[in-house]
Amino acid sequence: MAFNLTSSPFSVSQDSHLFCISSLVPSHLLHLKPPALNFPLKINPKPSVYVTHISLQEQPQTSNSEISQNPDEKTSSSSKSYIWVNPKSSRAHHLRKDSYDFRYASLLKIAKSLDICDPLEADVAGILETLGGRIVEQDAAVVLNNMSNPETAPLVLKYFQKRVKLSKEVILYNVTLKVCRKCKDLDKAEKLFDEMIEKGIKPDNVTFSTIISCARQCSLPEKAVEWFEKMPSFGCEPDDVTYSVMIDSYGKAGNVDMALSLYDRARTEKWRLDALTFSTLIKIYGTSGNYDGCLNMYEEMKALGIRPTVMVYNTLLDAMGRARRPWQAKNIYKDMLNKGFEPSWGTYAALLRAFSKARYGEDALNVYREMKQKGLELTVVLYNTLLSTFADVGFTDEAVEIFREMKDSSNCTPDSWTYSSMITIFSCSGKVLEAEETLNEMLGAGFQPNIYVLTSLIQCYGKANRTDDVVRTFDRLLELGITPDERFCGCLLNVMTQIPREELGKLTSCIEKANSKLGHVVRLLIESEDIEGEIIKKEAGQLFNDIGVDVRKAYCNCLIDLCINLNLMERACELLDLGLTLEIYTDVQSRTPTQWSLHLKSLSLGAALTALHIWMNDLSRTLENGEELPPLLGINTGHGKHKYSEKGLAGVFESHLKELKAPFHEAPDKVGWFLTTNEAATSWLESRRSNGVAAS
DNA sequence: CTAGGGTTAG
Repeated sequence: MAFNLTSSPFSVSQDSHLFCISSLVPSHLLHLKPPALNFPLKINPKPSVYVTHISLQEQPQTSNSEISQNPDEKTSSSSKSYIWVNPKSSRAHHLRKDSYDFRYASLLKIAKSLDICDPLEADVAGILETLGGRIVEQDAAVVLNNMSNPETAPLVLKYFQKRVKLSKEVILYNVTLKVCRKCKDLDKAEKLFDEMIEKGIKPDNVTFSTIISCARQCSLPEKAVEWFEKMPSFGCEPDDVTYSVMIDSYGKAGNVDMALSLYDRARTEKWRLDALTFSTLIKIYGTSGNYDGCLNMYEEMKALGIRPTVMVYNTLLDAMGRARRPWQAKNIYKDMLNKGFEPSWGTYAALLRAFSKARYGEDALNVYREMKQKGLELTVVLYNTLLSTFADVGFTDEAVEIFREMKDSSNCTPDSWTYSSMITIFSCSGKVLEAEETLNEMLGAGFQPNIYVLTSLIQCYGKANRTDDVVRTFDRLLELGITPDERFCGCLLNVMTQIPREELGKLTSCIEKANSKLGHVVRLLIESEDIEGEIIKKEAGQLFNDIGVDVRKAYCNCLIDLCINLNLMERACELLDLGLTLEIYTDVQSRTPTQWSLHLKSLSLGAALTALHIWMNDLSRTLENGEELPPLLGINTGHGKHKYSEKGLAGVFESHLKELKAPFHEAPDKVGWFLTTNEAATSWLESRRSNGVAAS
């Protein structure tokens, strides 16, 4: 069967078993390495030069060899000799692909020139002349399909309509509509549609799904709906793709209910929805916060016998990240690998985000290492995600290493987020010099310090007991015209709990400037020793009501610490009591018939000591009332491994309990728990009472 | 890439 020259030279028939390449082809074309293209190039007038020599004939003898000389042709003149290529071989695949690529590259070049030429018929025609006289309909579609200029594309369409015999004109309209979509130009798309109708060309599902997705990308979901509803009046019934686009449109518009009801409709109409639609549905559930809905969709998809794609997995992983369910992300990832899927860049990005959000530092680091090993480049956002997690979990050395690798990478430069994370990391780990160096580097790169950076620096200097530098940094904030926020004030307050008494005044005035209400409460605590407890409670209560829920506990902890440092236990008790009343602290004490417990997990040291003091008083009162203690008493300090300090609450508490001669002992099997029995506790509390050292 | 669906985030 000889190749038909009049048909498209590229439609290499799929059912043929062999290609045959005529030796007439110049040797450089035998390998079908396309010659260097010097645009403009006429690609159609002599297509035989590079393609039509691939002829297709049965050649059974050579079935087991990839390339061989055809014995029948060997003896004839060189002009008739052929090289036979098994079409199933990789060689044949390359030949076919190369010829295709060559044609495609030429048409691409034409599309690019049409994109940048003036929207004038003559200019457009000038470029299209290079296609030659006989233009194949498919070539016209390819050119338009690769254009992205909505001004010239209609002119190109017009040219083809005039010059090419079109059997399926709707296709050319559809690809031109795609150009409008690329440019998010719904008006032009609608105009084009009107023109189609005027010319009597019947739109099809492709026409509608393109316009609908155009409306979606223009963030005009109501327009998308309008077009969707218009379909039946043009004799089109929505199909699987239309449903998919509409589901996504509703999802993007935040109309989750409509998206899901459309999914139901598609199912009852028995459309076979594919993995991409499910990926869309999972995304909709994910962005609306219904994470179990995501998993259900995944199960439903599998139940329908639809094989997931990498994208489905990526969407699921992303949803599990948002849901802060890193363990589920891990399971899905394992599942994906077991099924033989190759993770993509998006897979790793989703995992990295999921682990970072959940502060799974080690796992995030492993993802990073795997990406590097596979040569996948991280973006600035991903680097920053990783570094901010490392700041949270205290991976100082790892952060330093990755910061360096980021600076070495070709496609990334640190931004203010990056510097901010690094300065935070150095500040929290007490590396004052490194923090200052990084600040200078940041300034050198042209970034102003922001409130995050200055907050970190204040912590840094506070920890190093450099009160004057704290004040200097505070002044810098004001000079930069930045308004101190609640977190910043919280840090100033926290510094006050760490510095000697005689330096407190320096920071009190800073705090007063930053937040007068807080300043007022602080001054009351430090300076008015014999003020009424009720007044403190009233003022502090007002303060707590004024500030955000997220900083309340931090403020309360600091104020109590300040009292403890100043030996004002009674005042500390009043503040703790206030904190309990306002539910800043919850479940500090718990009682079951067998065990009474004190939970100190999110309390600062001062607050914890205060809570212990109150608890001991409560226990003593129980005994005074002639009641029994339960068999077991326990104090839970939490595991005590604070990210940036070796000695957490557990360690400090252990020595404190020893000082008090309290009979509590660290539970060997329960980390962070100190336990004692009824008997031991009772005799200890009674000896304290008789010694007169019990509660004041 | 081959006339229709989504894609990269703090």
